[in-house]
Amino acid sequence: MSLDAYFEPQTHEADIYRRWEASGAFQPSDDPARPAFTISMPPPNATGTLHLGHAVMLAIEDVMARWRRMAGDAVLWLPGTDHAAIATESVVIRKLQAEGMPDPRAALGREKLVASIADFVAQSRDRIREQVRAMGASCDWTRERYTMDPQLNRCVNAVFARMFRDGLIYRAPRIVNWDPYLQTTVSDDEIYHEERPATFYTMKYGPFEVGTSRPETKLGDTAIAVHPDDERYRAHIGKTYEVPWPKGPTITIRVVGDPHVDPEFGTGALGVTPAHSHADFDIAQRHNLPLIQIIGEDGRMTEAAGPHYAGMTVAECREAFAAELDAAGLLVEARPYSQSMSLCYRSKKAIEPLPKAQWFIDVNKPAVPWKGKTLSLRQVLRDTVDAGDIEILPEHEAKTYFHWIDNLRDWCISRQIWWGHRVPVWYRGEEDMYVGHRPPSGDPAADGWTQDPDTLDTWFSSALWTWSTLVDPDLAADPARDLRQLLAESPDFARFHPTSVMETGYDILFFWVARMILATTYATGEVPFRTVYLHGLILDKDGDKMSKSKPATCVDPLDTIAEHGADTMRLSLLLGNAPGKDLKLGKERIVGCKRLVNKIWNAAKLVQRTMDGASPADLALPEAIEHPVNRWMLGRMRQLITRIDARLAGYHFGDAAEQIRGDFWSQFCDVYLEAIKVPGLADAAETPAVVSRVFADYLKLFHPFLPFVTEHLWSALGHDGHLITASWPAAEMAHDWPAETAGVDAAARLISAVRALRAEQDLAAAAKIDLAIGVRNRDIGDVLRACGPIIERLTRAEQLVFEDASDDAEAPADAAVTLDADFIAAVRLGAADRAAEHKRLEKQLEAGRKRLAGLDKQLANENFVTRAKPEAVQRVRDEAARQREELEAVEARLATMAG
RNA sequence: AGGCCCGUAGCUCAGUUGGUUAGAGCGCUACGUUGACAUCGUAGAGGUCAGCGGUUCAAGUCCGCUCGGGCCUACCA
Repeated sequence: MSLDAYFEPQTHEADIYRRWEASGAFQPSDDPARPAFTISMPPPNATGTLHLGHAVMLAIEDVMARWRRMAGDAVLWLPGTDHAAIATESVVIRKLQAEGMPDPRAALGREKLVASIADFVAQSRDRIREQVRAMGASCDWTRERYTMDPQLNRCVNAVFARMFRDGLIYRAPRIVNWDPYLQTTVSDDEIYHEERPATFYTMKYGPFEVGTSRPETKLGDTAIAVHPDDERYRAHIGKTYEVPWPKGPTITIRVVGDPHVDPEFGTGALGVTPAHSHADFDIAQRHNLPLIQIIGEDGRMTEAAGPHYAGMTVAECREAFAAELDAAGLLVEARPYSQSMSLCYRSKKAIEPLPKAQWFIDVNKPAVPWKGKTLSLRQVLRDTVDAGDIEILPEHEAKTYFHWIDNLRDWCISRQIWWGHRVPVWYRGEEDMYVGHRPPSGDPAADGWTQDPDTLDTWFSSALWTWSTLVDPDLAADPARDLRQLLAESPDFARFHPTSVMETGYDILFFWVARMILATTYATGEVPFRTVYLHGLILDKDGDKMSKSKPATCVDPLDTIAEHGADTMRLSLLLGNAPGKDLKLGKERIVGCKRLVNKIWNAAKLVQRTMDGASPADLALPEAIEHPVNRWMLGRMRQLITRIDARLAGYHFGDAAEQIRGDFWSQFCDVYLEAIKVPGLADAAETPAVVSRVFADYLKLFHPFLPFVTEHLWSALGHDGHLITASWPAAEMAHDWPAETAGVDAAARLISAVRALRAEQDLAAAAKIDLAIGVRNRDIGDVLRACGPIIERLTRAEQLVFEDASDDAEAPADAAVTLDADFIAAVRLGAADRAAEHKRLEKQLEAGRKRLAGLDKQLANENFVTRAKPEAVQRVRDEAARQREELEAVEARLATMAG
């Protein structure tokens, strides 16, 4: 197959992807001898579109999947989508509202609204699937999962029921983060904080003065808390006071001593509002204080706040109450204050802490069997990373993880929305409660059971993702099997769990990664994954988060794929990418990556010409390689493969890509492909085989990064099968020729030096030169001589002679000379600019002296010589000797020119 | 308030356990090519490794402080 002028991704990529998929290459090998390598794809939101976060995730995971697959593992990369409870429900509700349905929940009712959301999801899932394909992701679509699949629901319910039985799930009134706008609770992690200007009030409060930024909550106070050691208040502790509020209720407060109160802050006395503050609720728990709810779920004051204030919004009440306090002479001070507000991620509206009965996971109860002990969930979370069962990359994220664990509170898992896994708890009458997949006696409706109306936090089901996706759907359909049996009998679970690597953004370390560890250790007794690889955010070239509102700097992965191809898109996300590191992506970067694709393509054309119609199968590498340049090339490839294997194994993907690119460009293209055009190498019988082999190895090395163009070239050059399932190149230990490696390197240096000389002497390219080479390093003499024709051609030398090193000083006075540790190259210039040559040598002399002085100084330092490692000292000695020799040569040369 | 990360060439970043003359890509300058190259090649300029101090024979690398930038967490009422 002959190659077009350039690679057109648009015409090839979709077809190549279809071929891969049809070949079954995405499915793991069923050869039991192969080790399993598993990645659970973090499921994108089913209603979303592919953004750069997904793109970088897919690129990195695909590199791992393709590399391990070629290296011989049974690779399972399991794709899927997430139902994204709150996000999806609010998207659909807004859509319905835009279509003229002001209150879809009321208008449709639960069943119809849920059906309508399900429809919407089903439609948009296809879109995200196509986008994942467009990235070239080599995931196993036959095992695609969705967080709302029946067998996943089965797992959700089973885990819930077991945790309930173990006392790890409980229902209790707690202060929840209530979003009055979305009318639901949200978890601690779904909140963000924002500094807002506010007022800090100090008010008279019975016998005390108390400071607060939320005076309206004082209507619901039940205590004053002070530090137990605070002399000012010690006498009051334990006493009870009645405090009448202007136009409000008279509250009864008890004075409690609590060490959590900071005596330095404000007046040192804290009004305790148990119903509307997490902190105050904790104080109330410790001191057994009553709780009065004065703010309702609608975000308005309740009757408990008194008839005057009831019905006001919180903001209205704050203003009104402050005014009344002022009028009554109770307001001591009101000063400007910066308040940290809690806002909901989804609605961007203020969170109102209030008491509500919710389902919680107890993170402190010791009920989890782990390594022969019974630990709390919190302890297990810590142990997995502490003991090294799970490795987090970058390492410093482990600190963040521990910090999070230390501050972890019980996890509120119930939500008052309709879209999601419904809490698997059933009630009948006042007394009967059943927790499990479904009530014991068949049809719940007929038997008078009602299911809990709440749904579960999305992250509860995502927390099971690594293993619930491996549970066999048919087995899960059988209600007789319990969770243990399901796991024991599901072949994929046995084969592919724990997964190998969890690759995701560091921004969801807590949301998701930690929850997977929590739920999976509990449910399966295994860690969910061995390694966590956290990638960074993608920023625009100014370092800001990309947003559609800044189209000039925004890179849309779909546009980029359409315009430049998936290979280019992937590489631009991978180069310079390291774990945890944010990546600035500008359009320039993309252009640079596209050039590599083009370069590979063009190199292939030359390779194809060199192969001259033979197939790679015809061009088996001979046992003995003769030509030094071929030996050099194979030796270089051996070194490269070793380096790349180490980089990949260490998760340095960007670095690996960079190294392959560098060697490919500067050694394979610039040196080797130039050299094979020259007689001697060009007509060597072994050369086509070496070219074919080395280029094939490069295609393999590039494949995880640039799957499409490499796969296309693989078949265009006549290789059998698909590159995706070809075997990863092995470093051939036999391909080790030190003299050839050093010799050809020297030749390349020599060529470069002569070219520099030409440039300095301002010689036209056409200018004829005579080149005399003195070999100083006898070990590489033969190799250098063998490279003669190549040197001649690439330096455009008219005549080339080799001389012995002893002839160093014999170069004629009108020649320009380059001095190297291994060789001396003299270019006869004719009417050259001797002044320029003189100046150049002077410069070289000066630099050399400076360098030598530094080395000598180091060697004169007794401390260095005695204390440094002997190898280090020897290195410096060798270098000094070489430097001295070179200096002498330069000096001699200058003398010759003068004479 | 606490924690974490970052500061290396004009730009984006590499720099593995401290050890020769700190690298790459892009950009820039000059020259050359268009017979693998919507080009490519060659050569070149460009860095007080944020600053100060310390440990060490030796610091971009380890430690402390300062300045600058970013992120996360939080029950300062």
